[in-house]
Amino acid sequence: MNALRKKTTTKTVKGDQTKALILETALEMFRERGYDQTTMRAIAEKAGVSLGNAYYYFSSKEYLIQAFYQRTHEEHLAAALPALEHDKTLKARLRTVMRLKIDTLKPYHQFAGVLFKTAAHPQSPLNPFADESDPTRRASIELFARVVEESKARIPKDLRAELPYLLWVYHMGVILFWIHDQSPKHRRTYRLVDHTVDLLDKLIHLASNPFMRPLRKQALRLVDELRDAAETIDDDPGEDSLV
Amino acid sequence: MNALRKKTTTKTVKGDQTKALILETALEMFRERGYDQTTMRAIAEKAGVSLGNAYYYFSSKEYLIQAFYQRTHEEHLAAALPALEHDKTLKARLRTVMRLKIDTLKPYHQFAGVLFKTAAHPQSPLNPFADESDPTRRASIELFARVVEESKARIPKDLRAELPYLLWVYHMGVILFWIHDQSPKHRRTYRLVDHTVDLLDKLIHLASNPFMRPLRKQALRLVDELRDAAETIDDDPGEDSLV
DNA sequence: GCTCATAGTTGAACGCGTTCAAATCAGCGT
DNA sequence: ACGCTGATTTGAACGCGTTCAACTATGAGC
Repeated sequence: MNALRKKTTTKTVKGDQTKALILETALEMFRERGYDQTTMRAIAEKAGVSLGNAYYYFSSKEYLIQAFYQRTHEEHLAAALPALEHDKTLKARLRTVMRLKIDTLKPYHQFAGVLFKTAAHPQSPLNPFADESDPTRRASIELFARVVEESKARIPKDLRAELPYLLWVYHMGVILFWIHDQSPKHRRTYRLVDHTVDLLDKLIHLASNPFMRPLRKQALRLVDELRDAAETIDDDPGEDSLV
Repeated sequence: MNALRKKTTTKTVKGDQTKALILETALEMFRERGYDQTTMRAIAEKAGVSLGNAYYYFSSKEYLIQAFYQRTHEEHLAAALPALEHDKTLKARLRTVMRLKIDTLKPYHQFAGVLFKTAAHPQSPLNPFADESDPTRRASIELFARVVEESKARIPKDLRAELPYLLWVYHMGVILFWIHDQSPKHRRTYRLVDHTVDLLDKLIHLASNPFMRPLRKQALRLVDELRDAAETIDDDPGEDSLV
């Protein structure tokens, strides 16, 4: 164990240390001043490296956001998994996961405003809707799969299969709301979560009704189409990459 | 009439001409090269004015986007109003309006990618979700009110009242899809419109069923809450305006 | 210890959006 | 004509994200 520790703390290739240092510095400054107010020069200076060096590890300022995605997802996961042990109904599980997500993001509220600016940009490599293969996104959807899987609700297979993805999209929507939410302690967002989870739970049950089968099928076909179209995006040489 | 014309064409304060000239030049270049590839310097040069002068009329590059919104909305309206004369069902009316919207935007497909980057940014003055008072947005929702009003469908009052707004949000979603759509002639988007309009029509009828009243009420309350929250945004001194 | 490829690091330079103090212009009262 | 006021126009300058050619450190093979 001692040997192992030595290996990971001191022997880490120098670059990894520098990269981590830059990332920590950046996230700290993002938390304190927000994204736009934090310049690459300031990050480099505070981290004690040159400007060019920062770009050696993060090929653009946006890539620091990607690291942020990763980081917060890990924290969220670590908080959500144990908490889910107690909850058995779909509704309770979803509510727990959503509330914990907001908890996780809290320190970055000021910074988060910029997330959707870049995330919504079709040609951004960070657009989480575009790149199905993005590991952080996969992991995030995976968590919602757990929310669904281990609940006892009777949900038809077709819907059950799409539900993790749909809940992930829903969760992106909630984050969008939270970004705008200026109410004290983000109470408004927590209330929104409660209400929407309640509504979603009802809708899922409604959609699970055999009577609804045709409409459900039609809606799911549409969802498929949308996902499919999103896939195609990275083939497109967008305006940014035209050069 | 001659006197009037003289007044509007020649006597127009010089500034208005310059402003229009800059806007035309900008839109032309956006169409041809896209937004990012079009620099303010290039616009100014092509329009034969100085860089500073361009900023005198459009206080940032983003404000040129606002002008774009306005312009295309007017074109859309001019195309939609006559077309709606023929359609009487909600479904047909909605389909017509949506297809014409895509038609209108077509020349700007390459440029449009940037719309959602800026539009989705909470602190952007152009965020169409944030500013309920934005005249272009009001006008746009107004058009959907016409789509609903003159259709004969039996829709409960509560839903009917929210429907124009809801359809406007839907229409924003379709545009988002279209931005990503690289299929030839945007067939995919037109297909999406057909499918979603079909589905929406069914959903509206389902939601109009007396049996659905409680769920519908709950959903509409939620929509209200969302709109309300969006309103609050401009009070927030966002990170961009901190300075 | 030496060599050399590779990883890491530097700082100057570029292009862009934006700002601003100063110059110019236009119309109006005298 | 003349000066004055406000609208219009200019171009230089700033700060930022990004690029890049050149420099240095590292460590594996000899």
